Amino acid sequence: MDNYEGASMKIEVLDNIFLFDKGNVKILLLKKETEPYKGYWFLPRCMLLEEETIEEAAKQAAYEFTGLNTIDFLIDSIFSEPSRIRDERILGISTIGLTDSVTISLKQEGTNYEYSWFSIESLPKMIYDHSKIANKAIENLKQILNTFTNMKKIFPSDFTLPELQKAYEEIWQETFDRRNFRKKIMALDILEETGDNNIGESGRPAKLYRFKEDLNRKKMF
Amino acid sequence: MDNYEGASMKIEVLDNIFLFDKGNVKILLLKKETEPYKGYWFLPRCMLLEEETIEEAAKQAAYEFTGLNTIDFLIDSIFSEPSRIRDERILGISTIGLTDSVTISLKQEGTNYEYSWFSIESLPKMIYDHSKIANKAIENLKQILNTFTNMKKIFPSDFTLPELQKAYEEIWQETFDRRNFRKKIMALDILEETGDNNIGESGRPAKLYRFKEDLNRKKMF
DNA sequence: TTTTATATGTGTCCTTTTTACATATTTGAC
DNA sequence: GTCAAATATGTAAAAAGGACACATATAAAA
Repeated sequence: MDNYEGASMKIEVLDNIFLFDKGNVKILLLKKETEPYKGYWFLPRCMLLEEETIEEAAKQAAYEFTGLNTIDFLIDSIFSEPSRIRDERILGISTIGLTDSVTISLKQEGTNYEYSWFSIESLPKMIYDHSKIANKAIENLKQILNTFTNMKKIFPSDFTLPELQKAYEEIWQETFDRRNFRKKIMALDILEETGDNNIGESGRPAKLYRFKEDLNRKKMF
Repeated sequence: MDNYEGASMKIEVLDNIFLFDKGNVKILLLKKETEPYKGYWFLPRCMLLEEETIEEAAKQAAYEFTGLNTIDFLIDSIFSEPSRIRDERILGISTIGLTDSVTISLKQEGTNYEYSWFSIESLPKMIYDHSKIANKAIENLKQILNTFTNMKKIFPSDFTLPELQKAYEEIWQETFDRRNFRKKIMALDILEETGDNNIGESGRPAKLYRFKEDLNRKKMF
């Protein structure tokens, strides 16, 4: 029973990398420059190697395509339909990585791939089943970002309450009353003021906040 | 970029099958009769074949070891540490199947494996990383059984409210006030009386309930 | 400089939900 | 018939959530 036989197959790890930028939650996609599917977009991906875990492979895929090696990945879903890639059986394992635009801007060198950030509300045409994979990840974001530990990865520091609210509204697909949203967040005692204000916008400047160190497993909903 | 190379490896699908019996949530385990790990227990498992999905393989594993083919499986977690099985790289994918003792008693024929139901609060010694896998599944049960659609698979019909409450308390690891638990469940309008009572116990007999057909995606918490 | 537009920050009331707790009902055992 | 044990039902206080009015701080326009 120990060396029982079975088929060997390749395993593909796919990255769904999210951040919040200019008022929208966005996902990183790469443009395919060669046939087939030339002009379509795809998720960072790599084949799982003999001596690495899924999480390590996901990080490696991000590094190869973007030069970034600071993102940690969570396993999301498995796509095991034998026909998901034509001709060859490849098991797809999708992962989710959360980051922020400041970290992204610090990176990177020597990657020749053209990538772009797309609002999760309007994805372009994508290769194979990558649309399905990305949409599944977007669907699961709601649960993942319900813990402040994860939300903190997208908002590391210096964010305003209206910004935070906008992210919740986009992912939860509903609107919240400004004043009640503020009251709820504040009652949870998870934020601290940085002392600075958000300058350069019209209207009263918003205070800047960061998440506290110990978020104590608290959840939003 | 399309036929990019990577290692091929075997994929093992492992079943965590749960039911509620005699006041406890239980998991099905099999006894290993040969060396190595003789006397240890293990989860139903099989290798993923070339032309099947994870879900199909999980069902097949359940059938091979218990004769049951009525359980549907959800994918749970992935265990990808290269050293999880000594000597050989085998990716482990764990699944969760929910059933009930009445369905179990109807089954089966011709399976020679010795299996037993263990309370999730006291698991026996298990082979390889099966304890880790089972405990992870138990941890995730909380979220899975938060939807009544899933809870209904464990309680198909003719259960009492105190029984249902006991299951919630065991999985959520907290106690609930009897009267408030009843009030909450009733307010959700998801149960209907079967008309019968639970006879043979001491004290006032409890009414028997079943879940309604349309559970409308409602959740407990 | 004054006014206007715009967006954020604060407070109040009302409704709904959750929590705490008391009492009544139905059975089996003696 | 009485008692023990368990289920069923009710009620009031507290907490959370939702609707809404007003004050404040800035940029841009007059």
